[in-house]
Amino acid sequence: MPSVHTHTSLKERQREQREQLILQVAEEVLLEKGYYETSMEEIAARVGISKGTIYLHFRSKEELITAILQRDLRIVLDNLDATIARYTTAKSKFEALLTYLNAGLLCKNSQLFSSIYSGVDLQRKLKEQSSFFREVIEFLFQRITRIIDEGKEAGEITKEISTPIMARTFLSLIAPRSYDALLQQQYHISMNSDEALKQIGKIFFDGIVIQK
Amino acid sequence: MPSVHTHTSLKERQREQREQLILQVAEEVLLEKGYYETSMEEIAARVGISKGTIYLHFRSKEELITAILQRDLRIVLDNLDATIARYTTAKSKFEALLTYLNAGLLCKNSQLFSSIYSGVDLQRKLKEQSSFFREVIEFLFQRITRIIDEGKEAGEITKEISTPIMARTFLSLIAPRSYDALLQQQYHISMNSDEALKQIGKIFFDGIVIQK
Amino acid sequence: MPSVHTHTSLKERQREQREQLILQVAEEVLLEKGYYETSMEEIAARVGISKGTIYLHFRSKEELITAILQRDLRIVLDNLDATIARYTTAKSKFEALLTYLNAGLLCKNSQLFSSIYSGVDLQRKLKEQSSFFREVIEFLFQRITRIIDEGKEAGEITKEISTPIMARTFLSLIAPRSYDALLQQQYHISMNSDEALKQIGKIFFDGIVIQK
Amino acid sequence: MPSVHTHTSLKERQREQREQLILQVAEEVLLEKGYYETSMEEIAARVGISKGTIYLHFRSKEELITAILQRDLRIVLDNLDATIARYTTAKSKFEALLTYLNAGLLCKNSQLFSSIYSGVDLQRKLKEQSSFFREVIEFLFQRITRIIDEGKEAGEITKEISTPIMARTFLSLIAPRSYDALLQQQYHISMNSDEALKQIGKIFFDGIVIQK
DNA sequence: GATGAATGAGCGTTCATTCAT
DNA sequence: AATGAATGAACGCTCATTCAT
Repeated sequence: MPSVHTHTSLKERQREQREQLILQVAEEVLLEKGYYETSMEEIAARVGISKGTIYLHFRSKEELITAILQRDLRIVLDNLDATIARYTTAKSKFEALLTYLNAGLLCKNSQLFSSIYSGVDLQRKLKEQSSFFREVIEFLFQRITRIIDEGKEAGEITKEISTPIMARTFLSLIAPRSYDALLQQQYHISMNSDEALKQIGKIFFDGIVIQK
Repeated sequence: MPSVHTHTSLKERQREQREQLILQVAEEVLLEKGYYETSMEEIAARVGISKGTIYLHFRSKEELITAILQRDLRIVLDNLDATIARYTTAKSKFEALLTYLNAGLLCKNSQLFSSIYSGVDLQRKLKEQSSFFREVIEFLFQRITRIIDEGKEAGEITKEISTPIMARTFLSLIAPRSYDALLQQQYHISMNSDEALKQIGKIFFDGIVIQK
Repeated sequence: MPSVHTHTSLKERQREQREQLILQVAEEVLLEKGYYETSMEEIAARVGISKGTIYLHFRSKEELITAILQRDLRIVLDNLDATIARYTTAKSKFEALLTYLNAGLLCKNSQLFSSIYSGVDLQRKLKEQSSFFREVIEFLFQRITRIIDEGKEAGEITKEISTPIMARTFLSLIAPRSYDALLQQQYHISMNSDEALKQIGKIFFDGIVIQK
Repeated sequence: MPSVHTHTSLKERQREQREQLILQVAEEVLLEKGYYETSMEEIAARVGISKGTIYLHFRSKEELITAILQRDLRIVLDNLDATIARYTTAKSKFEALLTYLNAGLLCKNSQLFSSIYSGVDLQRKLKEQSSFFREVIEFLFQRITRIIDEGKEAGEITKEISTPIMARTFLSLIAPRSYDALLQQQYHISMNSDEALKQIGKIFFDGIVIQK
């Protein structure tokens, strides 16, 4: 009975489609307004459905938001290792990461992340409710740490600076910064442009000082 | 009638004192809980006054929070130029800035800043309601830009990287990042320790790659 | 066209069967959770059908619940007269009633009854929406009253106490009481045990005082 | 400073008065509509205040309702022992109790009680959330049990019937029964009338059967 | 001036009921 | 006939803000 099968999967597909639509719209609103200023009402209105319908897909506001982050981050993390593996030197790995994470969803997601959990006691929230985010950051830290340590062993990276500090500084380069918007406005520099990323990478690798 | 004048100024002084106390306490709560989790009730309770009294000093929750930032940022900015002026080379100016801004209130304030405005439509908020924050960042950018340009002219800083990108990257090093807490927990590295700042500075100046 | 007739009546029979299944399951849930804590969703899920299907049988939640009571009470009342008729003396009639109503569905139904309509304006509900329940109680009162009056005429029952009071007191003995659960827990006395009913009957007939 | 004291206690008194008003109105609504049909909105509207104001006095709907019961039951229980102590024989004690509990608030409260907790899984509710009600019933059972046992020892009460059954039956006589309203309507018998209570007591003591 | 009781709009969430498939 | 996705009104509850005292 292919028709039955088709029928079932059609409904399933429609349901999945709607869920993705909700996720997408919710993500938009979230990025615009932040967690607290985003209301289920508005998400529903923008999707063009009623409030109750959202609850057919997500049990609570928090679960909806968590789903958004999980969806996006999973994609990023899934491809992270493959991206790293394509390169051999620490420098090229970092360059790839810089491009990948900026172009990719980490950018958007860390925006979301800070959008959601900023301000509330991070310590508490991160531990109790979303060990998930902790794990994501730990995952990233681990990969970066490994690249650095391998680079140090290969004589590629200086041992004068501690690995955690390097890792943290690298992450700084990608983490969302509220003044990037300002920068873009004044100097027309998009953080996702190749040239900008190349220059930022250069600072990370070679510094800004002219070597004499 | 000097007595009247005295009386008035005494009242004025008391009023000012109370205002400062409210600002200080509100700042504490804000840092602990973030904007949305902070209630006027709790601020009042911690100060030891009633909710209504806060409204004798600040017209709204938003205005109170804005006042906190303004107060702190003003102090930072007031001393910024003096701090810069004490040094001659671009490198030493940057080192001083790194220490100053981290030790200083920018750290706390940008924490506050992101605590408060993250997630809400930054574009809107920044423009409409608090052009002040825009101005602060522009002020910072201007100072940093000047240092860089002077360093470039002096042959101290490479011209290979555009000034805005450098400035942005420098600001990245100080901006608050949610994973710093994680870092501190795992590696016991405080971002305000001298050693950490020194190393971060070294990355900014010399990069991480071993020069051959 | 007998086939059509058969077909129709088969469908009819299936429909009837499903209706009875819904009633039975709904009764279970109702007894467990009470009217307000029972959702149509749960009833449907337990029956193994969809919510919508219930509405093909009952116009509303209230109608469903009313149907449950009507079904059960009808059974009780249908056999009531037969039960009474089997005995000759007032005492034996009452004894039979006590057993019958406790073992029978009145017990369950009055549980249901109070489960459903407790708290909501009884006056209103009883009159407007379910004169049915009123009729049931009147029916019971009538039968009990008749037994009492016959007993009085036969010199079996004292005339010192008014018939309505006696009837009411008799009904008290069977009506559901929330503390029976407590009693059962502490003294392991089930209200449906023969011994308990016998003793309760004895109180009703002979009182608790030792006659001198 | 008597004025200050007066001022404080005035506010306190007003607060207390308002709280009592809320309790009283809530009790009325509760008796009319039951727990689930009673909304905070309606209580507020009837008191003539806003919803939020109720929450200045009671943390939740449940707490409000609990407070109603506690208030009333406390009064009943406080005077229960004194009432019992005034009499010497078991019979007179029971007669007093019958009058006291019917005239008193137990009547209303057990109405409320069943109004509130009927239908929801009593076992669960009673244990988890309101051990208080359990205690009240246990308290009552204890007192009644004592009276019965003393009566049995004094040769006043028959030993043929177990004490718990007697106690339960006695409580039945006072517990709220939905058909009392009906009774009153048809026969103009109020359960609180002296004559009715006297007759009910007589049934309990002497039974309905004519002793030969 | 200082208070804190009062407000009321708004939130997240539930669920009986409907209706296109 | 049967479904279950969708609805939307209603709920309990919060909190920035106001205002009579």
